[in-house]
Amino acid sequence: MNELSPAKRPRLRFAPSPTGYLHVGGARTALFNWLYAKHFNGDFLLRIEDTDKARSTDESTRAIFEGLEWLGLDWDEDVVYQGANLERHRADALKLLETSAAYRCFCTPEELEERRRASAIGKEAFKYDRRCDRLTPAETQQRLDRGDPFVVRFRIPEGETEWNDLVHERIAFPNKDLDDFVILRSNATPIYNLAVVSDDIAMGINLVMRGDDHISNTPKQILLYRALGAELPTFAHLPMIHGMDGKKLSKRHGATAVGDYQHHGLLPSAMLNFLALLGWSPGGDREIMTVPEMIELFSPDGLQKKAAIFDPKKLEWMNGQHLSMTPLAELEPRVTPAIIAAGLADHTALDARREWYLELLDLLRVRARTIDDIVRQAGPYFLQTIEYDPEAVAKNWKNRDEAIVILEATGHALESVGEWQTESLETALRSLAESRGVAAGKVFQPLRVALTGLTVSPGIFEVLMAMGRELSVKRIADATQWLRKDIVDE
RNA sequence: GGCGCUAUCGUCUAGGGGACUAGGACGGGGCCCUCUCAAGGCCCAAACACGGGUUCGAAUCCCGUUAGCGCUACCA
Repeated sequence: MNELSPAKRPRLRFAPSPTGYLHVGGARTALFNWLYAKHFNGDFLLRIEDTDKARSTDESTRAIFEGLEWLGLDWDEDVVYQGANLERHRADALKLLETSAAYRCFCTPEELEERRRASAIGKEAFKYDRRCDRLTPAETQQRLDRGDPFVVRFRIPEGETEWNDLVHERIAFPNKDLDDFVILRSNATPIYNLAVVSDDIAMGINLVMRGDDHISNTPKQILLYRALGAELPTFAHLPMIHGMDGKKLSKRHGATAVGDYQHHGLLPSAMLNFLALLGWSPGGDREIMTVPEMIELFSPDGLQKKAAIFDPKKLEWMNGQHLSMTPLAELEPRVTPAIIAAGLADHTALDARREWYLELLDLLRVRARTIDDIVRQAGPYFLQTIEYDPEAVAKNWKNRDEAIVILEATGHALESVGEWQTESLETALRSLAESRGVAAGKVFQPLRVALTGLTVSPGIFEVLMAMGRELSVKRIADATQWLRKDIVDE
């Protein structure tokens, strides 16, 4: 009955309030709105709901922009600031007063609080008793003349309010369970439900997609649309995102701000892919998707009703997948700032040997789950001197004399290698191991420590190739020297 | 308390009356590959919340119970 007709171009919006950072739940809501708009060739708008002046900050607004930009969720048209539409909200409230869909209420917050407490004791749901709606015109005028402050309340009509939700299908509320809610504060500023409806009408929004914590606001908003004589949008209520304990996702579950993931070396495409699967499935076994694929596959049919739990382990795995599948040319600009920030190199140095750098990234990304992992692994290929991980020393240089002997032999073998190529390096090192009658690992592992300082690295020949002859030979010399010095010191 | 929403492995999910011995993925365990670690491949453990219906037949449709979650402001 209120499905979007295919002929109509969908217009959706993401409407966060700037009272904190962009939360992963908000990002997921934004993503679904964006995917729907992209898939069905519609518009995706952004509205900042800053009517609560006490809690809204510019810093939060900036964080929302940054988060959305990082994720690549670009919006159409200019950002709408709800606070700029105060006059229209007020006018709409007045209009409802004139058509007597709403009425003035002179009850003070203190009186209301008192009555609420009384009903709490009696274990009854508190509902405004409409006493001000029963004021005679003369009484109302008298209090107005006296300058008594008042709020504007919407009068809930008789009956039932229902809608056909895009994800839940039919949802209905008996109107008797709805309270005559305030739409205009005593300082003449609008309350959420009024502002939202007024703005959504003005912006021509025809699909309202938001978290299902808004389900109970929906009947009130529908009543407002009707009283304002506006056409109803379609509503879609998305499931919530919870932490591993099943409770609403919050700070104590770890990182909940999109910015945290950005700074910990996540790829936006992985974040989007992961978030998309929280509450939506393309059907079948499909999981890993690029952004264009998500747009292509997105359909409201795959929307889930059940709350999803945010599992950081799966996000990490997914990031690893995206790290491996993202084209190098796209990956490089996301990794380079981190490399530079870590002090490993600068732009000029990287540009000077871009081919080498890209190959190195390609080598390291296989065993990385985050950009930070890549940076951590990259050190030995940039630094002049390295530190030796005590664990690596204990494990692979256990016997110092043997380590020195094997490293020196390795050094000689490498120096006499003709072409510095994988094949010749492999031949040289394997025959060295053979001539000494030891397993190849007995040569490779001590060498790995000498080159990287670690027990773990890409394949030894790849490391040798990435470091080049000069640095490799220097590393071996440094290592033997370090081992000797260590002995002398004792 | 009232109202609403939800219910498939620990987690994300596939499934939409017979194709179900319930599939995939993360995580866990094991094996293979192997110069280490990843990646990759193979294998294992692991779920239809419960009770009633409807039907020849229910994970799937209906009702109830239970549990979880959300809302219940002159917050958004």
